[in-house]
This record gives sequence, C-alpha cells and structure tokens, in this order.
Amino acid sequence: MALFEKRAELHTTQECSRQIMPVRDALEVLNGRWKLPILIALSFGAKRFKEISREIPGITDKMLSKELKMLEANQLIIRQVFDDFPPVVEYSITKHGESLGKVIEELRIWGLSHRKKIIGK
Amino acid sequence: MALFEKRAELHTTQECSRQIMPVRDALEVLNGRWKLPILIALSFGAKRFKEISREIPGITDKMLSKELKMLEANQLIIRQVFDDFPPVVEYSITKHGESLGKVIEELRIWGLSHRKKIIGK
DNA sequence: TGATTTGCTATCATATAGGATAGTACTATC
DNA sequence: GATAGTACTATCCTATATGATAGCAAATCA
Repeated sequence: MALFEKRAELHTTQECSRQIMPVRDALEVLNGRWKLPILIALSFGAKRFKEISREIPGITDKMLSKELKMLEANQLIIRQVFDDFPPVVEYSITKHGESLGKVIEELRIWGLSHRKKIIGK
Repeated sequence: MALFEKRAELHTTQECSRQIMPVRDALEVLNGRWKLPILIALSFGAKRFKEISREIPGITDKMLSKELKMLEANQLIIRQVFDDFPPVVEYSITKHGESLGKVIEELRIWGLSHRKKIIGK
C-alpha cells in the first residue's frame, strides 16, 4: 500500500544519510592537499611553524596557517605559544589526532592495491 | 611514529611522499560530493541511471554522469548497455568496488568518535 | 500528432581551493 | 642604521568543482 511504501522508502533514505555522515566527516578532516603531510610531519614530534613549512615542499605560509587552524579546530593538533624572542609557536599531535593512524593505514593499504589494479602490476 | 609504520629511514621527504601517495589515491577515489552516495546506492544492487538519480536527492544528470565515468575508470563499477527501447544502461559494483567496504567502515567508525569528540557530549 | 521517457551532452554561471606576492610587529645581530 | 628571522595576515588572481538550464535521438504512449 502506498503509504507504507513511502514511509519505508523515507526510512531507508534517512538511514543511509545517517550512515554516510560520519564517513563524510572523516573524509573532510583529511581533505585537501596539505592536511595529510602536516599531520605526518607532526607525527614525528612537536614542531614550529617554520619547521613544518621547511619539511613540506611547496606549501605557502597562507595555506600552512589555514590548515593548522582547521586541524586545531578538529582537535587533531595543539598550538602552544611561548612568549619569547621572535615568536615561538609549537604544534603537536593530540591523542585524537593519533587515533587517525588506523584509518590512514587502511587507506594506504587499499590505495596500494588500487594502484596495482589500475596503473598496473 | 604513530601515523605510519616506524622505520629508520622513514624520516626523509622522499620516503614520506612514497608512503603518502597511496593514501592520497584512496582519498581521491572517494573525493567529492557524490561518489560515496552513488557507491552506496549501487551496493544494494545494479541500477539504471535514472534509478540512481532518483535515489540521490539533489544530484544533477551532469554530475551523476561525470561521477559514474570516474568510478568506472577506477574500476569500482561496471557499465552495461542494453540495446533497447529508450536507452537502458545498468551500473553495478565490481569486486574492487566492494573492497572499499572495509576502508569506508573504518572511516565511519573514526567519524563517529570524532563527532562525539567535537560536536556532542 | 504531440507529449513523454531515457541517458546522456553542451553552455553558462558561481563558489571555493589554492597560489603568488607583499607586508607587519618585534627583536637580535652586524 | 640596515638586515634578518618568526609567525603570521591581506590582497589579488586562477583553476576547478559544482549547479542551473537546455537540448537531443529514438521509441513509445495518448
């Protein structure tokens, strides 16, 4: 009957969106050209702005600044300011940031198999 | 350290890039607003162009067509044309496409914990 | 006859990501 | 006094993603 079908369909669509949302959230956190390299640079230990910049070829100050803010807003990294010399600001990974490790590793494994499949051999 | 397998020489820029590449590949495959909903729609069974379109609110023919092509190029889906009436074209998920399931599940799990951490509670 | 369906493609417009370049406050050093 | 280093911010520009709208071939339906 029409009403039943319609409701069932709605339920399915909503249920799907609800399932997809967290996946999108996770993808968004890693989205863009620089967030991954920044996280990885920091995974080796706390670093200053210029240190990160030097380790990531091609990144501009503007993008580094912007992405660091995003990562901090998502609580993946922490910013520490030392009232010193010329400014000293240190960034480091949080526990929450480290928890991304497993996801990144899964992405890497799948990416490798994909590369073999598509690009060949 | 935490984000990647620890190795002595892992610290070099080249080695890092090599490790990051497959992760970027995987992210790119899922990138954009529509690929995930399309894949999920097809994960319930083969569907025609218009069927997918009807199941995904807001998608335009242009974007659906474009994303289907990308997904097919990445061998995540297959396109089958039936020489019939008004055109009949059926899309379905490949084994390779199904292999994304594990990655998506990891993204979903992390996304849920992220949501709890950032938005809620 | 004219309208409708299907699986697209083409054209035009806008929003956003990202790059290039310059500048700033403050201090230390030459 | 001039220069350099640090951690940014501001401005301007381009490329890409996405959206809105229209059209099209061929057959079927009213």
